[in-house]
Amino acid sequence: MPTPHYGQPRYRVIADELKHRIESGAIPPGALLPTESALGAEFRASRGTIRQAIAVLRDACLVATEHGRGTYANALSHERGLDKRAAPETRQRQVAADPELAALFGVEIGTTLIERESVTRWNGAVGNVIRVYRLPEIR
Amino acid sequence: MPTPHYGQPRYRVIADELKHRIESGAIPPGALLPTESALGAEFRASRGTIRQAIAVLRDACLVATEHGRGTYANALSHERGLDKRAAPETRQRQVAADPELAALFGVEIGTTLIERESVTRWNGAVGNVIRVYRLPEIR
DNA sequence: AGAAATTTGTCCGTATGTATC
DNA sequence: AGATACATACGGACAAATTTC
Repeated sequence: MPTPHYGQPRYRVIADELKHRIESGAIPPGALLPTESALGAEFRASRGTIRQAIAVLRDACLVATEHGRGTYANALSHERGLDKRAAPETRQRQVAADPELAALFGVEIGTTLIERESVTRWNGAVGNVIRVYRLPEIR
Repeated sequence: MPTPHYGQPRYRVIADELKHRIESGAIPPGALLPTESALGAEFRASRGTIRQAIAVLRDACLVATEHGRGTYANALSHERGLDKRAAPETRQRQVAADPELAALFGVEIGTTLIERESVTRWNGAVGNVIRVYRLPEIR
C-alpha cells in the first residue's frame, strides 16, 4: 500500500480513535495503552505512525509516555513510582478562566480550567514556560 | 553506521546547533532555513532526523514551517502572504512576568516576557489553549 | 493555464540503542 | 540475564502545497 492520506492522515485518525477510547473510559485513567507494536497490529500501521499518533495525544496532555514502561492514559500526575524523584518540570492545577480563555472555550468567566505548566530547558537554562489550558474532564 | 546516541541524541545536537545559528543571527529572523535535504547532507543525517531536530525548534517557537515552502527562523508573524486570510489561531504579545514566571526565568516580577498563544482543535472544537512564555530576544 | 521542479508531509520496513520489568 | 517496550536512526517511496518556468 502506498501512502494515501486523502482527507485526514492516518496518524490523526488513529489519534482520534484513541482519544475516544480514553474519554469514553474504555481506557481508564492511569491505565496503560496497548504497546506501540500492538496498536500497530490493530490499526495495520507501522510503529512510526503509531508513535506519531501518540505524540498528538501527548501534546494534548491526554497521555504520558515513559521509556521502557509504556504510555499511560490521563496520567494526571502518574502516581506510579513517586517514591523516586518526583516529576520536576511539570505541574498541574486548577485555575479560573480569564476572559480570553473563557471566550475561546465558550464558557463563563471564572469557570475552572486545568492548567498544566511545563518547562523546556536548553542546557540547563530555562528556555520556555508552556502553559496548556483545557476543560476539566467531564466523565 | 548503527544508531549510537550516547549522551545526547543526534537530533538534539543538531537542534542545538541550529538554535545557535538563529540566535547568533547567522540565520536572520524571517529567513528560510536550508531545506531538510540540505541540512541532512550537511549534518550527514537522514531527513527524518533533521525533521525531528526542526520539531524541537518548532516546539520552542524558534521556527515556523510551511508546507511546500520551508522553515522560517523566528517567524514571529511571518509577514509573507498576509494578504491571504491570516491565521487567527496564534497570537503574540508582551506580558508582565507574574511571580511564578519571574522565578522560573530568574528575572524581576513585572519584567516583560513574550507570550505566544495558540489553539488546538479537535474536529473544530477548541481542545487546548497553549501559552508559551519566553524571554524577549536580546540581540 | 499548465507542467515541471522544489520542498515539506506522511508512511513503511528495518535495525539498533536504552530503560524497565 | 533475559524479555519487553519505548527511543533513535536510516533509507525509500509517494502525497500535497508552493513556486517557477
